[in-house]
Amino acid sequence: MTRHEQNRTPAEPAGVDATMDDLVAAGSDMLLLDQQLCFSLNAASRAFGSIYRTALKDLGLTYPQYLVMLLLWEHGELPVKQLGERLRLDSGTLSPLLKRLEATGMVTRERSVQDERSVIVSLTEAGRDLREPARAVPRHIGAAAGLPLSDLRTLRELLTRLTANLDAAGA
Amino acid sequence: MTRHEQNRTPAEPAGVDATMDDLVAAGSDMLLLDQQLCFSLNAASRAFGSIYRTALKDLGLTYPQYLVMLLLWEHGELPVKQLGERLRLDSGTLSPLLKRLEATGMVTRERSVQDERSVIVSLTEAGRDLREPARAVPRHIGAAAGLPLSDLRTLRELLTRLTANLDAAGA
DNA sequence: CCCAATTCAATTGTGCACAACTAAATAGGC
DNA sequence: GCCTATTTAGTTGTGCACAATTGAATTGGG
Repeated sequence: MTRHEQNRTPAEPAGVDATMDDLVAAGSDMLLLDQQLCFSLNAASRAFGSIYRTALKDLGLTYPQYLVMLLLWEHGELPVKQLGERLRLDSGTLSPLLKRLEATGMVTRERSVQDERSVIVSLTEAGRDLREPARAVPRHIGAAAGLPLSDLRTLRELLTRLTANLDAAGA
Repeated sequence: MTRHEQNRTPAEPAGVDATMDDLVAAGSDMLLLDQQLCFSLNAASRAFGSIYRTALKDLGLTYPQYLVMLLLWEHGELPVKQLGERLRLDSGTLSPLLKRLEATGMVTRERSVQDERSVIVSLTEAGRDLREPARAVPRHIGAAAGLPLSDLRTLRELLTRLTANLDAAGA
């Protein structure tokens, strides 16, 4: 019962006042819920990755590589920094990943002329050509998810808020 | 960004009847939502892992190791098979992980007498002793999540359903 | 202008996730 | 009982995640 102050979290969401819930949260309910949540979040993320992996196999992309390609298909080219911010990944992960994407001929990397610290990642012709066949992928995933659009929207919303709060608290 | 939507606000609140949505789902909305969902699910899972990692640092556990310990604290001992089913992990991941937990003196592994194929993972005294200090961890995470209990429950429910559907579709 | 602080990418080392495979034990059909 | 199919862990190889560190380029204060 050592929690009185923690409901003033950095990003208290608007909407329902949570005082009643937070009282209960002091009990064992919270422990169990948190435990179930880390199981389910972990498992769901990896299940999502699995289904993408099979769908992406023919394209020769891994799931994280696909996420990079999604951003490049949208923006054409992006500095590593931008990719990292949007994907919540650091250069320790992105550098070797981009190296592999470069090795398979999907992207090029070159130092920015304006700022020699920055590296600009651009699509190659082959990378651009992959966009069309890749359009079939999300359709396949949407079907496999088996949830109504409203639930998927709720999920996206809650996950986004959760990430923002956790990162704010961790920073 | 090819924004050509006419009447659709990006973040429509849940609860609306989804039939209309499902019709639109055949269009580009679904592609975008799916894309946002794989970003947010991926990022949230890793943000969750990050916050746990810092909280677990003093206990000398990694996040996946902690998930194993949660199950062992509840059940005392479990065969590798059971751990794998509950965590959605195969022996390729669990074997080295359990080896490390054994090396740090948290668990023991021994072949079952009834079925020599099976390996039973049990808590050591040191492993059991870790349970008390570990109770502080979820409290810390609950605070950092910054979402009301009702939202966390919704999240758990949707993620569990999503995983079940995806695994069923992928099997 | 100068230099300390910051930014950005890359590298190193550890651990996890997963596919593909191996090896041993068990179960089940005949 | 025998033999094949299945079950269960473990091993190997690849790729991702992340902390810690390095090195180069830039920024900003004096």
